[in-house]
Amino acid sequence: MSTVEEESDTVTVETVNSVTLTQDTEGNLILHCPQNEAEVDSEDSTEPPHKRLCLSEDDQSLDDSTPCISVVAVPISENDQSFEVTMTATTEVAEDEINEGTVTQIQILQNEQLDEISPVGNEEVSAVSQAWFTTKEDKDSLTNKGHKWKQGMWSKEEIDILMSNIERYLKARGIKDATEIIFEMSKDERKDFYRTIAWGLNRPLFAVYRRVLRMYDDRNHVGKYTPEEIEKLKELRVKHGNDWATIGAALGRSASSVKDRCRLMKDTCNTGKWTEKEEKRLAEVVHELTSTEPGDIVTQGVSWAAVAERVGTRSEKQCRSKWLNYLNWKQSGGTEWTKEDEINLILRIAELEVSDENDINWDLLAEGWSSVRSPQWLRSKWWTIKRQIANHKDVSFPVLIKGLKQLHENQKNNPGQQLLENKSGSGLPNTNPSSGVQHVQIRVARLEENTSNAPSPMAALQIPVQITHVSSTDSPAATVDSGTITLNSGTLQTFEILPSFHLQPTGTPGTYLLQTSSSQGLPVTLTTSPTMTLTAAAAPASPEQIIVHALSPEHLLNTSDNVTVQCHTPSVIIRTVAAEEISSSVTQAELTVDSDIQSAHLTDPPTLETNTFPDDIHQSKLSDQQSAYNEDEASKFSSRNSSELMDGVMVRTEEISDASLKQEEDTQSDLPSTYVTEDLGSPAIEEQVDQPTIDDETVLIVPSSHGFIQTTDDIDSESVLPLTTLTDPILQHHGDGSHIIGSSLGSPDSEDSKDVEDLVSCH
DNA sequence: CACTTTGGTAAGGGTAATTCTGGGAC
DNA sequence: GGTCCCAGAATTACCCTTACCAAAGT
Repeated sequence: MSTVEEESDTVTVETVNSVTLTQDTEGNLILHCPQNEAEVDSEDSTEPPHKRLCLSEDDQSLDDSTPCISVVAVPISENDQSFEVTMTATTEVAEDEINEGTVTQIQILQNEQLDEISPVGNEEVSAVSQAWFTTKEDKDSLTNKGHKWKQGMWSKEEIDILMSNIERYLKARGIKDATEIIFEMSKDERKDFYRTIAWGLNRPLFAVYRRVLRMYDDRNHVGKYTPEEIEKLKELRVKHGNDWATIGAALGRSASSVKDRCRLMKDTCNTGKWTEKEEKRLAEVVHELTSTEPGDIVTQGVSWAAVAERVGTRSEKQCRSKWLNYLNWKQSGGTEWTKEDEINLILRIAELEVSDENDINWDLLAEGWSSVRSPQWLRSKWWTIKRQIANHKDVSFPVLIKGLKQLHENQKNNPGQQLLENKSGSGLPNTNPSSGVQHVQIRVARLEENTSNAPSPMAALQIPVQITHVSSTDSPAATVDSGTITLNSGTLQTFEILPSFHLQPTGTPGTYLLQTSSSQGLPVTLTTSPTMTLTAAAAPASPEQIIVHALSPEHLLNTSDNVTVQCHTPSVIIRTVAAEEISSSVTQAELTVDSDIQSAHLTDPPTLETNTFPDDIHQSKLSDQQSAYNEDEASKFSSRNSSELMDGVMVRTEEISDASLKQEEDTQSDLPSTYVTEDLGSPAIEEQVDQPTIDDETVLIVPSSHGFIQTTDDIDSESVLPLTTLTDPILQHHGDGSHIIGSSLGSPDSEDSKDVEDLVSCH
């Protein structure tokens, strides 16, 4: 458990302008809070101007709460940039900690929002994911205790976590292939495997188990059944009955697959259009079995197997589909679905203000809507609407909603326009849901592996890789430069440092989605290379997503190229930085880690052996001068863009390669100049241009692929938990026939698009 | 020996995506 | 009359929860 100062888990420290995080040799995080505005000394200073806040995960006395520090920064006065910082800290140690990592998360937030920032690690989570509950009683018991867990389809984030856990489990035990554990080991041998890999997932253990089985079973996802297979399946069914495992083995399919296929096959099944007689029969059976009358709306509680049995000529799936998508609606006197209904649906969903599509209550939404055939039908309708957005899979739900609203607005104005296009980002609200509140959030993930297996104990600090300044409404903007964010008191803004970002190819060649684990980002488009500039977003303009269009995608593969991102949404600057730079990226909440960095993975770059940026470089960015400069720099971008773009926004992303980092070891003072993009006509960063600061500045700072900071020299990059870029083996192993887990960590040799994705991944 | 925990199977409701089909426009 | 396009219907591979069971552990 963490200790904040003394016993208290909440402490208010003096007014500070910045805090520095370091990590000691024990792996503890130390928060240094300067007492005053005085320039922060470099680390070897004899002055002790720092408050120390040590996080120690080895204190087990306080159970398994999340190692989470909440730092509340309160502006002292309007003109005073200093902050009162209050930190609360808790620590979560995963149950069954053996060889498992802990995650330390630090949040720094404006106190107005404190109650909205809950610890990322949820104590309840482990209770759920560690329980193999199979009975209703178990479930009720957990529910009564206030536990909640996720159901439904697994999100990408969940799969990433799962795979990361598996990866680490394998690594800790020196096992190469998860299938060895899943399919070959005895219960005893794989003891605790599922519990261990379920860590961090808010799912019942059984759900994890099932998911893992499916993912790694290469007899799953085989694809469409051939007529020959169908024939053979029929024979095997006669021979083995419902012994799906045996039938599956004989067919080279999973038991689940053959079971499902058999459900679709009934000798008496008709296909194609339903006859009136069949429809009549279906209606009769449904009403009979549900004790309802014709005209009643029946969408749930129907045993379709029983219905199909009685209908006789159709399978349960056919019956269900026919009833829910047509017959019930027709019988109950439903009206036709119109374009207005479609817009209405989007608006109503938007009104729900849910952050996740899974949170939509379709029953409620469908209630009393005469043109809605059933909640299930409405959901499928939503699905078709969603696909009007080309990259709907890549955008967050709120962004999708915004995009659809905009799309329909556009269509209203320009009938015939089908695809959403937002070049200017003008449709992007300048505020986020938390607008009106200054909110600074910093999350640091620390992963520790203990280890009997590893040659040396490892205490890795995974440095935050992204800062998002989401909104700033009517107050002075945060002033920003490439290396420093200055929080002006009174501003309304959100910063979030996230563990990783990831450029993911979209369906459109050369188009990437810049993803973070919390779906934050901004729409940008890559337009030039080798210094790549992202200039526009052909995507729902929103702070939540970044779309990267790489005109020269190959440059994304070349880590020696700097990446500059220009974003045409309100006041956005994005850059990738080396891990060390992050420590100089925040003025009010500065992170400094005394450690070496090492390339995380992927491109097999040379490893950096030493800290490339001395602390004085960091600290110099904390000066008021620098802050002023930051404002200027931000203004430059903005003003430049405003000449070309509606919103006057620029985002720059810089990816610092190993090569450039190496170089910068020797020429650190040159670093800022690498942020400048020629084609933007921006002066070098050192040049100060006196221009007004714009509002609504958003800053994303993301690391290069060397974004891990560690506290020991020999940390293995792969032992750091990657949060967003591992690849679902479902999508992987059928391509290459292997069971490679997280092959994104693999060889850079491959040339397929998957590897393109991997190569541009940054953690 | 009773009870609990753990690991597993089968049934069936459901989703997401593709394929098919019919009608309208040209 | 032919062809193309598109929306809706139908289909289906795959996913998920639940119920239930059995072996192992306590």
